[in-house]
Amino acid sequence: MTEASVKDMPETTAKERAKQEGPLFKPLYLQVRERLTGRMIEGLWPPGMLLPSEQRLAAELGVSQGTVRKALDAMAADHLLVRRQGRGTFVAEPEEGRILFQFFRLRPDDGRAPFPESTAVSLRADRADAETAALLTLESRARIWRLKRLRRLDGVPLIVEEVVLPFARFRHLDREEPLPNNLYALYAGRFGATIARAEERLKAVAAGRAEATALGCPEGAPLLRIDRIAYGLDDRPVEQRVSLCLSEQHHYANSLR
Amino acid sequence: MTEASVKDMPETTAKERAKQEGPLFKPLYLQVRERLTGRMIEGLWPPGMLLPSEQRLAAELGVSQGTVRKALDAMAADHLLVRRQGRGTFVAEPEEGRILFQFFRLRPDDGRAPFPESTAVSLRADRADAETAALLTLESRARIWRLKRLRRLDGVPLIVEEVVLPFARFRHLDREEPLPNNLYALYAGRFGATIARAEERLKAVAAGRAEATALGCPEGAPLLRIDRIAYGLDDRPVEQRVSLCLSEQHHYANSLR
DNA sequence: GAGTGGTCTAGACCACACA
DNA sequence: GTGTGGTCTAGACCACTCT
Repeated sequence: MTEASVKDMPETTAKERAKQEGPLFKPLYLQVRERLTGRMIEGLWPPGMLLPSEQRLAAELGVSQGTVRKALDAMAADHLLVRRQGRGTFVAEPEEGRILFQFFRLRPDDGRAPFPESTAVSLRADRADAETAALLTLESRARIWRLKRLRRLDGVPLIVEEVVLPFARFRHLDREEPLPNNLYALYAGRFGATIARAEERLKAVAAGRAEATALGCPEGAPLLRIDRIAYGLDDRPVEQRVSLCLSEQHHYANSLR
Repeated sequence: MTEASVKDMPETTAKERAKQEGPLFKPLYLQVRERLTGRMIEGLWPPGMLLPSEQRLAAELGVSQGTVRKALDAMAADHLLVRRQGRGTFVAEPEEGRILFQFFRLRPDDGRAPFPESTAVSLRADRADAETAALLTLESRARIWRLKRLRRLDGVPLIVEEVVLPFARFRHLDREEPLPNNLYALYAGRFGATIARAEERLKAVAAGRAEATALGCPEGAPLLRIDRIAYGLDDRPVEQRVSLCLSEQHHYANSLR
């Protein structure tokens, strides 16, 4: 390094810059994380893409490799990235096996994890009632899609579910028929809407006539009801769904840590 | 450092020692984690204790502060430790609020998180049947405790549950009556058995006569059934329990990441 | 002021994948 | 062999807590 370049060096360190951002201190590695997440949201880094190496990112962003590493590790822990020693860091893909493990918790009691097959029953445009609008943070009476599906495990009908999506973000959803098994792959691949996390509420309810018919169980039989809100990379709600599941020979698996 | 001391320095670095442990390479920070966890298991570091500082631990264990930090951070992420800037690192306590958030997922639909009050219905010694023995990795016909409880939320009976514990590890459990609300605090404080994690299976079932009576619901009403196995610091099963929950105005909350 | 964990940096070497 | 992420080290300064 020449003397001239030393003279020209910025007088602020990365750390100082972090502080200068304002009275609300935010660690550099979180700022890095937000910038990287932003590229994914903008679609510059689509699922499956190989990221630049840690060294390159560090040089590009003007921070040390260790800081980039901390941001990447955190994103990998949240399943937004996949790191592979010797190969590189990739944007996570909504691959069937992973999505299944992450977002589909219904298992046969024997412990296997078979892939569910889904059949779309109906897809229609509608308007959000007050409750749905609140759950998806839409305006009341906003346009939505309502998708009804029947899902089978090992060929046996086990789940009836209704999926609600904001029309604005999934404008030409009806052109995608037949809808694939893995909706989250569709959201990410065709609509740029990656699902990052979800919140679920579980209840036990009695089967109504429609569910009983679809699932081949007696009316009044106990069903597991799962209400889900799924959130995007920007942490805003993307999808709302209600699933009614037969749980006679199946269960919802959960780990508490 | 003098020349003499340089001469006397061990010729192996911490990294090399990690490798020498055998053909199965295990990162140093995981070895550190295991040693620290071991102290908790042995009871040398009981819940609430202040750990030595990172610098002291690093010196004591012969590794760098960064390696100790990585082990401590991982243990804090698993809720085994609590780190407080400016104060130190503490062994996590089975404090009511935390345990509730971590292991008790039933909430009123309005979103509050009231403390459950529990009433012991019966506690008796028994012998494990084949299934229970398998779940708790005990020998068949091993001695066990069976504890039945009724749990209320906001004063309303909501859960009937049966807790099964190995007799060997909880020998004088009957001397602890009346049993406290927070069983996991009892396990940790009186029996040196800290619960580190749990696996749950959820189903919807129909209320039998006994449950209907206890919960004040119609026979056949849908109930949420939760089967849980709780594991200790050594990752071996400690407790098995089955909970039957009214979920008319309550739900089981879960986050998927 | 002293001591703690939290953040950031810089650099070394190892394990792994691929050409 | 080259390049990647994974691990380990050493040291600096900051934010926080308590005395």
